[in-house]
Amino acid sequence: MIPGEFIEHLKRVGVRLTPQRQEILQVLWERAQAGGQPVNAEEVMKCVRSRYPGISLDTVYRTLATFTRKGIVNELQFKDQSRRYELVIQGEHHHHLVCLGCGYVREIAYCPVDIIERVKECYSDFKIEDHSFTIYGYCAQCRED
Amino acid sequence: MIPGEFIEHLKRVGVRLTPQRQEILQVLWERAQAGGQPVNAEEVMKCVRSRYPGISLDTVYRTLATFTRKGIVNELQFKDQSRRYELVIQGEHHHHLVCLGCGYVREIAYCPVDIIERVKECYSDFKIEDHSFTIYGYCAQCRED
DNA sequence: TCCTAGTTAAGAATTATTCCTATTTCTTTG
DNA sequence: CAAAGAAATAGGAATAATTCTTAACTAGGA
Ligand SMILES: [Mn+2]
Ligand SMILES: [Mn+2]
Ligand SMILES: [Zn+2]
Ligand SMILES: [Zn+2]
Repeated sequence: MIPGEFIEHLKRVGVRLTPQRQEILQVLWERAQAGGQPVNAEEVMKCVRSRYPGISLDTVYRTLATFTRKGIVNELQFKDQSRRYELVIQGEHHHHLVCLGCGYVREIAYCPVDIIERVKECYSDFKIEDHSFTIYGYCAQCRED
Repeated sequence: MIPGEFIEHLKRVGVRLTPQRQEILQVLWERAQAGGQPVNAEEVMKCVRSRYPGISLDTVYRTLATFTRKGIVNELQFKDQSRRYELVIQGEHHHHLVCLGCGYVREIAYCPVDIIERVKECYSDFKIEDHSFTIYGYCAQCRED
């Protein structure tokens, strides 16, 4: 079950709670439980449709964008021009190690905060809002030494 | 003029030197000289066409991909799903500060190498190849305090 | 000069994402 | 509880960036 926390978060930030959005949230939550591999819009739609057959892909995209704007999900850009999403767990912040072979994503807790601080000082004409840090490599299965 | 260095690099890595490729290299070089704003494929094509009218957009994409694979250019992914390219200057390594308003890109010399080292140790089952680090914010013009 | 693998142009195709619009549904207010 | 307005949705069309297909061409080595 989705923790009430998320539903409350939605209300708090003034986002209407429609059944479509609940189902999408449910899918993201289940994914987070099942190991944290981020999902793309297509996959979200497929999962949601098993319970809510009529949902449109556009709604999935729109909802994921809304959730991203509201800080409920994290939108990740991949090198193949695709986007995948993951639920933001309150109080957590992490980055990723992405396999260039199979696309497998592993979380890393390290974050270059110190550098971000330094940049804030050196480039004070920029108002810093966000950052991304991704390491690419080959996982055990994909590496060919 | 493009330094011979690049032409030699191409030969060294076994990439045929066609006139199209020379022109693309020239454009990238001029851009690098003119402040380092990365360019997208469309822009490269427009610039090249002024001297080499027949070039196809596909060739530009193909060449940029080849150059990227060979370490001659750097391919940057943006949040709007677009890609932009910059010439790799021998012995330099840098990251970017990107304005979420206008897309303006500023280079930052700081790199989270220490973290990458730590990740190499902790996640030794991954063979690390590459990394990206980008900070997002609003530039002086775009910030609305 | 000849040969051939690698490269190109042109346009079609693909893929992910967004837009359009009529309809529906939350949520608030009376 | 009913009505009204704002926001969200479905469905399909549209867009934009990129990639594919194929036949013709060419760089660079023998
Ligand atoms: Mn994650
Ligand atoms: Mn740069
Ligand atoms: Zn971070
Ligand atoms: Zn770096």
